[in-house]
Amino acid sequence: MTDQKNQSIGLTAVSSAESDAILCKSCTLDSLCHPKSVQPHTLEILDKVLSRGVRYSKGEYLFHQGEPFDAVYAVRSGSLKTYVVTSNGQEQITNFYFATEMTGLSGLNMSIYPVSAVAMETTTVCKIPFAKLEELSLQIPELRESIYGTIGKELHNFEEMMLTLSKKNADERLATFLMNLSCRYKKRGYSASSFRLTMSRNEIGNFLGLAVETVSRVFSKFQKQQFIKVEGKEIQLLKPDRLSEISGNASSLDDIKITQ
Amino acid sequence: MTDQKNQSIGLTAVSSAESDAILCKSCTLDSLCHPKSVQPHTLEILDKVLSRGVRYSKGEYLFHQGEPFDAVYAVRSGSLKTYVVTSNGQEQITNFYFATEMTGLSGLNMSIYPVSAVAMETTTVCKIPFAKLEELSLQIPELRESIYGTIGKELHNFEEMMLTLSKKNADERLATFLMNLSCRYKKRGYSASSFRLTMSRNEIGNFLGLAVETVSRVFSKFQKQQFIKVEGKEIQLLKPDRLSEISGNASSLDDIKITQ
DNA sequence: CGGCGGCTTGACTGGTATCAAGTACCGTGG
DNA sequence: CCACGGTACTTGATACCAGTCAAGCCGCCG
Repeated sequence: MTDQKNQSIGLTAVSSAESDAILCKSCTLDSLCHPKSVQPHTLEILDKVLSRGVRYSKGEYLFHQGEPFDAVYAVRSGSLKTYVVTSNGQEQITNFYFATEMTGLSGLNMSIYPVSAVAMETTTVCKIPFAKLEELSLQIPELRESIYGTIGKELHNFEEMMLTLSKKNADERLATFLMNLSCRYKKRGYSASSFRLTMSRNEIGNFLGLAVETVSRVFSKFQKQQFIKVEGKEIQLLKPDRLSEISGNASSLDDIKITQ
Repeated sequence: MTDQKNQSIGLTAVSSAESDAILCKSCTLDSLCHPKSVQPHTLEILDKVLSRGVRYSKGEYLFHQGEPFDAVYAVRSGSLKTYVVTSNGQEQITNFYFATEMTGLSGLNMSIYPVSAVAMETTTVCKIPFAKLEELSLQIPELRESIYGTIGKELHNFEEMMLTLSKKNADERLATFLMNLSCRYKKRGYSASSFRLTMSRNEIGNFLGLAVETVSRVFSKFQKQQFIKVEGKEIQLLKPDRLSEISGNASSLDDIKITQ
């Protein structure tokens, strides 16, 4: 593991390194910059308003629940999680975010962020002041569309998540989770069948509404069944079709249409 | 209270009847028309693009999952639910919507609606073609803000829902649900402590990830404990503070700040 | 090398689903 | 108007999945 791999997860494709000097021109954050719709000059404009390549170490916060909302964040490399806390101190991870994904949206036009966002590893992001984004969107309609697209996806993602939490058993939840990660990695040019989990078993359990022990048990079971190969945080999907079946999820096929 | 606002909110106040001839001028769908920010002429403009007072009977669909996305809907009276369906036919209700609330947003800039929306009783809505909304938003910045606010609320709502489904037991879920309804009714000028459920026990269970029988049992238990009074679909909250405690939810207090 | 946190595995428990039966309610048709 | 049938709801008995508790292992870092 020359482990640069996980630099991988970052924008290998975007640039070989994590140089903070990258311009948006060379960045493929798909949520902001659909290749098909964005003109070169758009990117130049973006370059002027973004704080590019802001770096967070593992455990550092992009923002805390309750802080005033002022910006959304596009992940360039690394990964982060968002979570809500209840009055009695319970935490619920609401999502994980990887390179090219955007977070902070649920603060939209609310005075505060309703969640906290924290880096799960060394992570670089573009901080996008919302006011600026609004300004820019007036000049660049594609930017607006792109934002709406991101919002739509996020809303739908949450809806699917409700289904997972409400209706699926432990096996199905884990299968859904793995297939979801697989899709997201594939989309950004990494292997769909072999990747490294950036989150702990504890975090997976928290996210999926399961105890750590259950996550561990299901991983072991899937391995015994030869559906996956687990080595610590390294995961290989040996029978993605089988997992997809188990997940009972149409949505993991949304982009890929493996079956039917 | 003489201000348009509150009477506003419920559409009861908007007009005594459900006349389809109501103009937006007289409607204060708070998601579209924040009293503070919307100018009279805004409403006149809105009047021109909306299909006002479209009527659906119980069981009729506003849109089906998979249909092309073209509009969002603001509820004027009645109520509806949205739900997703999995490949294996399981359904998950993702939300209920009442007067003044907006639905259809998760189709935003996706080619299709990822959910279905169906009326739970006789319901009237304003259909707002999304393209028109975009056009208008260019002229009326407050309209845009209003939409963003609605989106932010919806995202946050889903995040809270994930917490509920993932971390709370049956009692806590039902308490959360009741307090949530209470808040929403109160906000639009109805009693916070006495209301009529427009959905069946089955739908409540589906939404909360519980079996019908469990919903029924918890209602009975709460009644025995004198927290609520249940008579079919009529609900009275006898000890809302107690329910709020049980719900363990800070968010139900977001707007109200009962405690602390 | 030692300690600590993350992970795994086993035994037991408990909350909720499931199955089953009975009751209340509502719309329909006679 | 009432009889009827079906659906929604309630309540009880039982089963099972996943949580909890407990112990041990692994791997990492100082």
